[in-house]
Amino acid sequence: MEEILYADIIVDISSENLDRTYQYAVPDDIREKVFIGSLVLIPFGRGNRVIKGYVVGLSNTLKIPEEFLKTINEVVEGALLIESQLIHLAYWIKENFGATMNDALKTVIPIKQSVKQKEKKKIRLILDSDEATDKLSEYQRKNNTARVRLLQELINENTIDYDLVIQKLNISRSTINGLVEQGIIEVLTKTVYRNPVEKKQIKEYQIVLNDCQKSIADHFINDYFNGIRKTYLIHGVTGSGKTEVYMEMIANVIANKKQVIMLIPEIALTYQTVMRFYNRFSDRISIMNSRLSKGERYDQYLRAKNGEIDIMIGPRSALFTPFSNLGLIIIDEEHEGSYKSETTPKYHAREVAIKRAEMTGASVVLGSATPSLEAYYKAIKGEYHLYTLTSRANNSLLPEVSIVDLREELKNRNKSIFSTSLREKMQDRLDKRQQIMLFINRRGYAGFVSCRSCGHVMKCNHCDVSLTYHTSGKLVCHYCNHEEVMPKVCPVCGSKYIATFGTGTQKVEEFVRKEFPRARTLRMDTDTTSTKDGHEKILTAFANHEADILIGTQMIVKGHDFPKVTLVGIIAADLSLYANDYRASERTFQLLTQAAGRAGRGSEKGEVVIQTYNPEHYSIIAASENDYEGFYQKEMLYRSAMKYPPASNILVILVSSKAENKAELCINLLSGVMREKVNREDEEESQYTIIGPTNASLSKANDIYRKIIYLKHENYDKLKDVKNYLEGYINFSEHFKLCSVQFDFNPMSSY
DNA sequence: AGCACGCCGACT
DNA sequence: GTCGGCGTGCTC
Repeated sequence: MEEILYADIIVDISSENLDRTYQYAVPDDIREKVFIGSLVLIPFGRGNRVIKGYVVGLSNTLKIPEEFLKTINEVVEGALLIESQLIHLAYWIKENFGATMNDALKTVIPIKQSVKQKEKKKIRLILDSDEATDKLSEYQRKNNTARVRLLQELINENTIDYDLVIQKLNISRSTINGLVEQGIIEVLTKTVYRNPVEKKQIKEYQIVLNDCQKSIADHFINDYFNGIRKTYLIHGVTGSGKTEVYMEMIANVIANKKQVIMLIPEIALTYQTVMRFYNRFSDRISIMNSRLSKGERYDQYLRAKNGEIDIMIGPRSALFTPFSNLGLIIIDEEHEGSYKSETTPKYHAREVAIKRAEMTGASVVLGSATPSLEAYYKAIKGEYHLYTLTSRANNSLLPEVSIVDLREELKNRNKSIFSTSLREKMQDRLDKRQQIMLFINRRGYAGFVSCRSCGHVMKCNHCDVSLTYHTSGKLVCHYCNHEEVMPKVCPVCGSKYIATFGTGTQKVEEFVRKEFPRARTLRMDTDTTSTKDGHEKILTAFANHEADILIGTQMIVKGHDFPKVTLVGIIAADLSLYANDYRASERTFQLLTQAAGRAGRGSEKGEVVIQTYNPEHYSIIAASENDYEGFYQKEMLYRSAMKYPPASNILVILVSSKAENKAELCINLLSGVMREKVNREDEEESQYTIIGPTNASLSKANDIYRKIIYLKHENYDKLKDVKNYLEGYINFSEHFKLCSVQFDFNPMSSY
């Protein structure tokens, strides 16, 4: 009980790097007031000058020789600083998703590097030229070499970059400080913000909500002003106008002097979306995206902190915008996989948003046409409040969907990738000068090369994945960019019947050219969008009807409005069903529903043709009937039976190492330790399911071997305990120096 | 960012 | 000797 408590402290967040913490003793009289995230005053350095620090960890063990240890002076209380909140959030992320405190802090707070870029420090000469030359000769006489170097440069050019002086002129800070004290030079720090939203003419336009939209907005606003804070899920069919509802909510929240964060999937951040918000909320809004430089991102961080903006729109990382008076977090297209971080800590933005909202007294609104099972499950249980929008906003009708069985087409000797029915409909739209979208569901499998004689599949030597064929005639690995020439004969059996499998966008385009030579096509895939604004350009061109047919992968599915599109063709709907993870059906349903939702958004009714080899699969049938509820029921049966989320929870433990035997050893150690712990507690009624240890399905990537264990349990906290236990063991054991261990809860993709 | 330490050349 | 200029490294 009466143990001495030690605190790990980082010094003055944004100017000092986060890589180092310092351990201090916590005096007994303030123990109750010291938490992770607390702002404290500490003696620092030889002179023991008092500086600010933040507590990022607490422990009972001393990590340094006792004679170095100093004691915290005091806790600064009451100051509900945004940094404290974010550090606290980082701690929560570390605990719930598995990471070091360092990694967690880095995801939550932007790093020092960017500070330097933004604060352009300069050095300026104060003296006039006569005085300066006097001083120069004085220094020359005294042989003050560094001062001479600096002063000579300053006489040529009155002001010089601070960094330039340090690096190029090789002058140390102590020299500069000396000259500042003598009143010869001064150091200027200038803060220049860059605003990524270009000022464009602002069009005033009135938005009128329909009854459905209005009742949702009113209900939310009423809750909000009555002090009710919770999580809401808007389940609105494609085209039901969720964005207008969000805007109405935002307007009311910011009118109440609170701030708003709106998350969107990176890919959906189009010019049109941004302008809609910008038109309504003017320059109180800021946008984050991956195109911004580190400096620009840091600027946004500061603008938010200084209260210059009220609304931040951006991808997952925008969640950590340092608003001190946050009122609402919106997550649009909540089901999107990009809300789950792919790097450690592998957090899910939905869960972190709900935690942050809880900490700061904000509400969360999730929106989707195809909610994730997780979200819908919680909505049904009553954890979230559920809103539904069942009709489209502008009175346009949901499209008519037909399913074509590709096996029948083959029987009828149709060797084209277009079924008879799809081809007829395409011709009809081209005659009517309406637009068509062709969607290829190529997740995972497209373009691999195999031998039809022996079945050998061409794989990457460094990664355990199949190579993809490109029109350049090369085989490319998507993991490590390894390239090799396409072989003429099978390297295993020598057969010349070696060829690509699956359908890519390029192939579809070839077919369109052949069968509809007069149609103008646009193709959207990683090849055509690699240039800077490639993505945007293609969409704009299509919106301006510069093409009749847009061919693309999942990219074309994300929330774009093309009123002239009256036909959507899905070339092979079932490809994504065969992915080897438990979310394959869900993802297929989402893709099909979203793709179908592109049709008929204008005055003309839309039509959708789904081509598939698997017409009886419930994902495909439910998507064709726009039956979310039906899909949900069927899918939940599967998830419950298999103990998959949201019916249960999964913890993935991934060990990776360059040396296979090292990885093997480590995974076996973890497995042993874990089984021992789990068996010890299993005497109650708690049931764990352990799968592994085994090779990951991607068993090697970039010459790094990957081994894996899955652990399932209904109770998330039980898995968290196991993770914490293993983290402790890893820190304690010597064996984990040469391999890395990662944790992932309820993964979004397969390993 | 500040402070001290150690090295070096110049002056008494 | 010793003083001031200068660069470097550390801060629990």
